[in-house]
Amino acid sequence: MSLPVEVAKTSAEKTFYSLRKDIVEGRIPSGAKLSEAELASRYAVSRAVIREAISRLMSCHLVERKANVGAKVVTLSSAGLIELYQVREALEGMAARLAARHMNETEVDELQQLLSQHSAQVKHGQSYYQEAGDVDFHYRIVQGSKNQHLINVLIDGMYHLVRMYRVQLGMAGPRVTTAFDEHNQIALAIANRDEELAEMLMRRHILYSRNNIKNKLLTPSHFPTN
Amino acid sequence: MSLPVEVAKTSAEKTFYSLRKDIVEGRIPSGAKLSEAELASRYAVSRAVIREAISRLMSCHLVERKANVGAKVVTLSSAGLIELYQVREALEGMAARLAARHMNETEVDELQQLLSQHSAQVKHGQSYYQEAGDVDFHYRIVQGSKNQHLINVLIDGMYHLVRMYRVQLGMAGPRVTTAFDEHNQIALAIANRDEELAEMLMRRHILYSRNNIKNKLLTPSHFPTN
DNA sequence: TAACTGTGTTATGTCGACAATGTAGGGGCT
DNA sequence: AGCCCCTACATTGTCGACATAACACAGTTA
Repeated sequence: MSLPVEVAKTSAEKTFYSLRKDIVEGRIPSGAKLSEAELASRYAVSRAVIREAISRLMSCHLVERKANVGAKVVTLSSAGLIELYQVREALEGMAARLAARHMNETEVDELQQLLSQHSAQVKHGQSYYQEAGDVDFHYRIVQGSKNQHLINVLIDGMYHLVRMYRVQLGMAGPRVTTAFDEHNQIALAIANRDEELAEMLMRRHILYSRNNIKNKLLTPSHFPTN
Repeated sequence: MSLPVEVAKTSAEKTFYSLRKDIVEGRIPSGAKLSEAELASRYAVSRAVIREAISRLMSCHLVERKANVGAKVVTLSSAGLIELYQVREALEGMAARLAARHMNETEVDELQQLLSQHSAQVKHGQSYYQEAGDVDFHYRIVQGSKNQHLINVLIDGMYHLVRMYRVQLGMAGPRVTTAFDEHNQIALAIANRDEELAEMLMRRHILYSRNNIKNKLLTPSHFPTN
C-alpha cells in the first residue's frame, strides 16, 4: 500500500541515502564540492565508503566528477529544470498509457483510494502532505507501467533530481487544488483503460506544472536561478 | 564531424571501457557473475579499480549487484528488449522534435552529409558499416536536441544496452535498405524544421525496428531468449 | 612589471590487508 | 532417510597507507 522503504544493508548504502537526502533537501547546496576526506570524517567512515556513495550519486546525476579534481553537486539552472520537465512529459505520458494497459484491478483500486484519502487530508488543510502525496501518485503510475527500463530511469534517476530542483529553486507545494483534479482525471482514465486519454492527461498535467514553474521563474522571489 | 572519442584518464576508466566492451559484445555473457578477484588479476589492477568500474557499469544498467553477494551481467529477455524499444520510441521521438527546433544549420548539413556518404558506402555493398552508421545517425539527433537530460539517458544509459541486446539476441545489421529511406526522411523533416513530422517519423522508424525484432524473436534462429 | 618555472601542498587515485557476510558441505539428530 | 545445525571456505565490504596528479604561491628572469 505504501512506498517500499529502501533499507540499507551496507555502510556505503546508508551513507549514500544520507548524502542524497542532504543534497536533495539542500543542506549541501548546489555546486558545492564534495571533499572525500571531509565527508569521511563527518560520516565516520572510510574514504572507500564515501567514494562508493559518490559513485551512486553520479548514477542519479546528482553530482558530477572530474578525474583527479573531485566531485561537485550538480549546478542547477532554470533551463535545466525546464528540460527535465520536457523529458518527464514524454516518459510519464508513456507511463500513464502503459499503466492503463497493465495495471491490475487491485492496483487501480489502490490508486483511487490513495486519491480520496489524499483529498480528505487536503480538505483538512494539510497541504503539507501534498509533496509526498504527489510523489506517491506518480510513483504508482510509473510502477504500474510494468516497464522496468521506464521505472529505472524515472524512479532511480529522475525523481530525486526533480525534488532537488524544486527545493532549491524554492517551489515547494505548488498547484495543490488543480493538481488534484488532474490526478483524479488521470486515475479515472486508467480505471477505464483509456490509454490515449491517460497519456494525454498526464502529459498535460506535467505541461501545466512546467508552465507554472516557468511563471515562478519569471518572478524570482528570493535568489537568482543561475 | 565524428563521434567524440571517450578518452580514459584513470585506470578505473580504462577498465570500465574494457569491461563494457566485453559485456556489450558478448565476450562476457548475459547472466555471468563478475568476480572482483578474478577481474582484478585479469586486468592487472587492484580490486578497488574493479569495484569502481563495476559501479559505472551499474549506472548503465549493464550489471546488477546484490550486497555481500556480487555483481552479475544483467539477464536479457525478449520482453526486456521490447520494453527498451518502447522507451526509445518516446525518448527519441522527442529528441527528433527538439532537434528540428534546436539544431543549427551546420549540424543539419553534417547530418545530411553523413547520410549521403553513408548511402554511397552501402551501394558499394559495405553493409558492414550499417551498425556504426545507424548509431552515428541517432547519436547526432539526440545531441541535436540540446537537452542534457535526454542526452544523458540515451547516450550514457541506453544505447549500450540496445547494442548488447542486439548482439546477444543475434540481430546484427537488420533492415539496412528501408532504414536508409527512413533516416533520409527524418533528416529532411529536421532540415525543414517540421517538428511534428520529425517526431512522427522517428517514432515510426523505431516502431518498425521493434516490429522487425518481434518477428525475428518469433522464429528463434539459434538459442532461447530466456 | 608581467610572465614563466619550480616547488610545496592538498586533494584524488590506487593498493594490499583485515573484517564481515553469504554459501556449501559434512555431521548429528529426530 | 530426511532435516537441521554447525563449521570452513570463498567472496564481498571496509579500512589505512602510499602513489600520483592538480593547484597555488613564491622566486626568478626578460
